[in-house]
Amino acid sequence: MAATVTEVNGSTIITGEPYFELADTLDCGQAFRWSQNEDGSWSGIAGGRYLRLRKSGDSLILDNTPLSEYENFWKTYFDMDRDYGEVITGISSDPLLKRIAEAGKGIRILRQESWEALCSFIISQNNNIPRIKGIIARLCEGYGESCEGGFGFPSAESIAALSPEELAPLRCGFRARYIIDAAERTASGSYDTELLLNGDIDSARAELEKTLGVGPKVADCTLLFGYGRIDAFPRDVWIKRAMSTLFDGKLPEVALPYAGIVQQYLFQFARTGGLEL
DNA sequence: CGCCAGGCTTCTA
DNA sequence: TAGAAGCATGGC
Repeated sequence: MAATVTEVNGSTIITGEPYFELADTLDCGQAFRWSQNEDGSWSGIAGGRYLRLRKSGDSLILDNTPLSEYENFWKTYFDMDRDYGEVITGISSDPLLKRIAEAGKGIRILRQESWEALCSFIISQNNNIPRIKGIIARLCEGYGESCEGGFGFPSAESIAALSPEELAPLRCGFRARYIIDAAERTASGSYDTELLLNGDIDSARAELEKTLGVGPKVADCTLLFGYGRIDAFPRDVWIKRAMSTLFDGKLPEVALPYAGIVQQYLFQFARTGGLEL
């Protein structure tokens, strides 16, 4: 039962993809630039492109998005080449994982622009999701390029040129100098991209940890959401709670090939009260 | 007022 | 080298 993708009246329509719920995917703390509209549709900006999309029956409709635009960008962004059914089958030999995956099966891992992911998760540290969104919104409005529907995420170059004082309007607190250090490293091409994409996960994490304000958690989020590394397993406060409560601190063996995806299922499960039952 | 938020840096022993 | 304090800001 493969999903079909067609273009109708200038919009791309995805039909028969059971593993893609908009709320689960766009509002689960992996990306911070999506919001739901009054009519139930979602809109956001990624890669400098504005998109509005909605669910209609068994279909997902990407408004005003020709198939070429879908193929060129959104297909990768929404990780459409991955079979999430296969992932869930793979981890379901563990009964507890099976339950957690069932609860989060609408989640897909968004393949975000790496600089945006790095910057966003630097901002996320010791912070809460509503405020993270606010800071990122001010960052885009203040320094991003105007586009349909709002502003793109600002380039690393444009942020690297600023001082911490100039970032004061963001009200991001102590994170300002971290953002600038990350922007400078990104703009100057100092990260070993090949290592981040294909190196072993520990080396890749260490490469990002050279950045001021980047530790294991932010590095793993950047690898997972910005470099497509599903072998990264970010451990935040929620995951630590979930891991100790549910798995005695150790992820079941079957989850390891999909650690990053399982992490997102777990995050959702924990955050929506799964640990309290 | 206190505590916490998708943590990390810096100081201290 | 481990552990605690400090860190900006805002919501509750």
